[in-house]
Amino acid sequence: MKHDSRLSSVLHALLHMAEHDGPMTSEVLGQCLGTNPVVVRRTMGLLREAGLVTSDRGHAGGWRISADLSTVTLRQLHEALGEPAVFALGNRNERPQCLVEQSVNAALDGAFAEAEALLLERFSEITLATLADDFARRHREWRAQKG
Amino acid sequence: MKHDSRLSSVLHALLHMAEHDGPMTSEVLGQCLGTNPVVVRRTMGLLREAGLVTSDRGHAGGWRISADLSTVTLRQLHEALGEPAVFALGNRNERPQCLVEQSVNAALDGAFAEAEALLLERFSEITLATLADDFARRHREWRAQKG
DNA sequence: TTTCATGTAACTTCATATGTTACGATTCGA
DNA sequence: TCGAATCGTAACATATGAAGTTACATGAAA
Repeated sequence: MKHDSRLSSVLHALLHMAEHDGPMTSEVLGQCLGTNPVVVRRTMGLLREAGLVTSDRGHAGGWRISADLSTVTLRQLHEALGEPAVFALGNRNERPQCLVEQSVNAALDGAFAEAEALLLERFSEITLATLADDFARRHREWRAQKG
Repeated sequence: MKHDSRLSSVLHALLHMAEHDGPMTSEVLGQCLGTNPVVVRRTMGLLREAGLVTSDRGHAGGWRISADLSTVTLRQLHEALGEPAVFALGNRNERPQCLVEQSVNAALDGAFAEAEALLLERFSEITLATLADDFARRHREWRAQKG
């Protein structure tokens, strides 16, 4: 199934912005992500609504992070994106009359709820600063390996 | 995003089969599930390949469970269905050159892997017998409330 | 006032689960 | 043997939603 990669996309964009002085345009971010500037505006616009980034028009305009990297968690970003459905699996009917299907739904819902809770807990433990540190480590290793 | 409801469907079908004497036709199961007999054959066919059900053609044909209810777990059924992707969220690129994106992927992959492991663990703890018991309880409660 | 940039509507494309039609193959009973 | 019942499967249709694209309006700065 085709999946929603917006969380991955905004993380990628935000980390590039964190490594970059001054605003970055949708055009440049689109090149980083391998996508269209309009897709960048559409997605980053949700982060703007959540107060995580700002955008400026005109000359020297573009996107900027407006929050401390250590305070922005993956969970916040997931919420800013509208909390899209986490699972590609689900019940056939959400409110079945059939008692058999109610048993099935109850069991599946319980398992999904636990897994989603764990995922969101992990998301809340990871900040942009965490990822920036991880990137810095990879960058050092890459430079060392390069010679 | 539209999700895969086949696990939910086959559970519903199998429990009806467990409550029913003799084989059930794709036509009847389709009515139980609110879907088309061909969809039933297509999905149940995967369970047949896994040895969990048998099918017979012709008069008095149909589908039958060929395993002990207490030994069939949701995880086995998930596997029989081809282990479809669990998450509707995912990375934008699976093998990025970009070190930034590698950090993003590593973090997301870790969180997803933990959540998926928990989900599959729960799936492996739930058998068809578990669900049949739960249904029996709901059925008793329903009869008590009714009368 | 020209250029660069975002904001946004409208439309297209793509992937994929699900639904549908059609027909062949097989089994059983009359 | 015939015919109805039933599965097996290919082929096609539909629906949904993310992502991509085009077009143009709006606003800011040189």
